[in-house]
Amino acid sequence: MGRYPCCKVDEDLKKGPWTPDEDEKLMDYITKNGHTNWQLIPKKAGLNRCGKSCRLRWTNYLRPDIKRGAFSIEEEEIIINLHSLLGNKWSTIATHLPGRTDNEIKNFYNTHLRKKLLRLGIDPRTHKPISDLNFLINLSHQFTSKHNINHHLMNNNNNPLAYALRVQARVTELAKIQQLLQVLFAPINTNNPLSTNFATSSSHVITNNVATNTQFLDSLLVNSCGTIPNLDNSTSCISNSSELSNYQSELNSKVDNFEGLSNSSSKKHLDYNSFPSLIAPSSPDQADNAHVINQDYDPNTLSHLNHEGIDDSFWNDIFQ
DNA sequence: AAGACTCGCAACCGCCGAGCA
DNA sequence: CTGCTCGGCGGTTGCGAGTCT
Repeated sequence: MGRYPCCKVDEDLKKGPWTPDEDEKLMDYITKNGHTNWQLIPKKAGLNRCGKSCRLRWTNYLRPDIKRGAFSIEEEEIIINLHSLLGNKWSTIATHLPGRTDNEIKNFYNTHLRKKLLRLGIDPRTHKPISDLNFLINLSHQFTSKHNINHHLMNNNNNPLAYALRVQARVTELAKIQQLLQVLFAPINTNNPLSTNFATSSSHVITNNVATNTQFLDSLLVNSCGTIPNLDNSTSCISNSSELSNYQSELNSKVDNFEGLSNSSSKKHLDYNSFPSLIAPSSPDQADNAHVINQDYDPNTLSHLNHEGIDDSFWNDIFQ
């Protein structure tokens, strides 16, 4: 069974936007006669359109029960929740939103909700936290873009550019630390391909690795404290692994403030507790040349941290 | 002021499955 | 069972409006 055109190509049927006159003809006909056979409707209604075009015009625009206007917060939440469960089943999602068409929901999701989820660090396809640091780097770009420095920020900081640069520095700093975390904790992440070599390790070896890695991480953070700029004019500095979560929360808070989503109940935060495959740009400029670390883990050496595309300066920034 | 660029959305395209002869 | 038709669906396109430079 192949594909059959809904309309004969030699009929020279009209395409493109509908005129008010066409709308009125279609509306009148369907109101009086209903729609049982879309192929017959255009001829009977006096329209030089294909039946499919008439059906779409009716279902997406002329139908009397269509709800107009912006989507409410509740509708947004329903769409996001259903999309996370159903995927791109727009027609099914539309059945839960009376008055909204699948086309309208699809357009709304692709143009608004998709961007909103991305800004929150959520993959709009999987509804899971974005698994690499491109998001963070892009986020830092957005923060430094004058178009995205909103009034809220302007009102709370006399120098938005300086603030944006501080955030960018922090994001880059976090990117480095998170890459380290991935390498260090690879053995205990069973979903991580890096852990393949450890799949057969005994539990005490893994435990020891965790302990060693945690200690190493803490010492690393302590050592790096003096090299990380005092970004917020405070005396605080990440000095141990437990403070990292606070740091992440702070970053999340800044994201929320930028987005002005303080009263959105669908607010979601980045999940920094998973350590998926990461890219390793030391600066936003390197983001395009991102490389995934995929080497065997060796707890006794940092040589595995070396990787094509990552020069010494990347690690020197941390270890100096 | 005007051309370039971006964004949102209506409409179209192409594929698929159900139903029917 | 096969082939045809139709309706439905998701992906894509193109245009107009708004914004930027």
